[in-house]
Amino acid sequence: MQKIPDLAALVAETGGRHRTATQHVEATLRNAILSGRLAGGTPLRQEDLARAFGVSRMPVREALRQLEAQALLDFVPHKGAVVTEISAADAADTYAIRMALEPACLERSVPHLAEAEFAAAAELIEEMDSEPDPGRMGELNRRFHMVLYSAAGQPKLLALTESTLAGFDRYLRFHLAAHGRAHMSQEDHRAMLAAAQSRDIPLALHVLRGHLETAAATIATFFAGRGGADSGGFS
Amino acid sequence: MQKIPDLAALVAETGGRHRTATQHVEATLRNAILSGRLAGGTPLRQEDLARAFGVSRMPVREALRQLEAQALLDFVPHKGAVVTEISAADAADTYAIRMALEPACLERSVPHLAEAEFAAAAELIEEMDSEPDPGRMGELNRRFHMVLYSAAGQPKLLALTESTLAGFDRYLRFHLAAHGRAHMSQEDHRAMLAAAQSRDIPLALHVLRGHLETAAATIATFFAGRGGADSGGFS
DNA sequence: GGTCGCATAATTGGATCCAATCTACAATTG
DNA sequence: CAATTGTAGATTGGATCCAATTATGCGACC
Repeated sequence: MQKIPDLAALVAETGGRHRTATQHVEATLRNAILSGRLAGGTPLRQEDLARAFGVSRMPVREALRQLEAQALLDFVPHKGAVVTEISAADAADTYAIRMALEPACLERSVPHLAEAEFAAAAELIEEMDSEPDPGRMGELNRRFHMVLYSAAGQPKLLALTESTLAGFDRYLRFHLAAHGRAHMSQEDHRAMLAAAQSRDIPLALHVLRGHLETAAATIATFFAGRGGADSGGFS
Repeated sequence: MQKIPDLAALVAETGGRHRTATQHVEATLRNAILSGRLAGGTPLRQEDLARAFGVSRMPVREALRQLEAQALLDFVPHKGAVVTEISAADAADTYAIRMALEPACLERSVPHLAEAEFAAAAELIEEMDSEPDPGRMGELNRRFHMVLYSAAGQPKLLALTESTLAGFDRYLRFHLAAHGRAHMSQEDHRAMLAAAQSRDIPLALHVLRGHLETAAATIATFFAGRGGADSGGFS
């Protein structure tokens, strides 16, 4: 039951321009939740958000609904929308989904990947090497994975995978905290890229599965050590 | 550019009572789309829907947004929301997702299934044997699969699987039309249940994969024969 | 006859207002 | 002193109203 932190700061931050107010609110809140600035359990009252964003309650309502559909919020009647709690069980859940979806993406994508994708992936690896901000790290990691999957040619599968990956950003913070943020399984990333370039599908899948399993184990032990209680404790 | 068919009939049909008007509108429209009564490409104008449901445009708006998040609608600015088209490619896409998610569910669930679930699954098979209405068939099929997965103990994975299965109802009509609705892979269902009961995970997975592949192939050939054009042509 | 431009109509996003419902606290009574 | 009930506050769902943007149809001009 903690207060909403620095709401004004949140509002100001959104860089990209959005066509509608609803999109602006939704994007800002999603970033705040995924990046951990809005901790699990935080109640969001429509009235406060509306004032903070300088809009009416209506776009706020629609944005909250969208976020609820993305499982980032729970609507509690007459108590406000609360940010979904994260837990070790939840992390395992998300990983099970990734483990199911991503090999399917990679398998279908590898045969059709072209030079453009390989170049983009290599560049993303380099960016990750020299990115200090853990917030952007999640985005880079997501883009790297999605580039490798992008040639699968199945839009729904890719969309689902991308949204799952986006949700994973909430756990990535723990991963980084445990590993030291500097190198985040970059060896795995390089190995995946190399396997994809040589069209070695079984190897690529093997590396990917190992990559995911390692991350899952890291986060699990991290949660076990901390206890899930203060899940959102550090911003 | 066809007219919305029998909007009044749609509105009246919703049996269950819903707490809010938004939920009512959303449930009714989702049923209509999934069952094929609202064909792909049909434009839905907020004003018309609001009048038909006897509510303001606002709950309609929120319901449409929810359905958009479920990929059942596309928002076209100043043209209204149009029902997503279905196609052979889309069917393949949905099947790829099922093929990725459902074995993962089944694998995790089988060891923990109890008598209650086996009994429920067996009963659902019998119900499907004697169900004449293809509309309810989709629901029964969905419930059968979900019962077998229900002991997986991973709520997000299950939720994702269930929503994918729900979306699959749109294609199920074609499957039924091609096979003759009377028996819809009931042999597969019985075999899956038997394998689950004997805790034979590899066998259960094998049957499930075959089940999904068969259905995918059936729908693909059916689409190929018809051409995807009149996708929503028969209600 | 064809094409460009303007005016009108339609549609949506957003704001404000209203009603209904639930929570929480406090006063009162057994 | 505890339990219960009543009242006030807070919060949300819904309706109506307004503004902005765009599609469309008609007419004028080349």
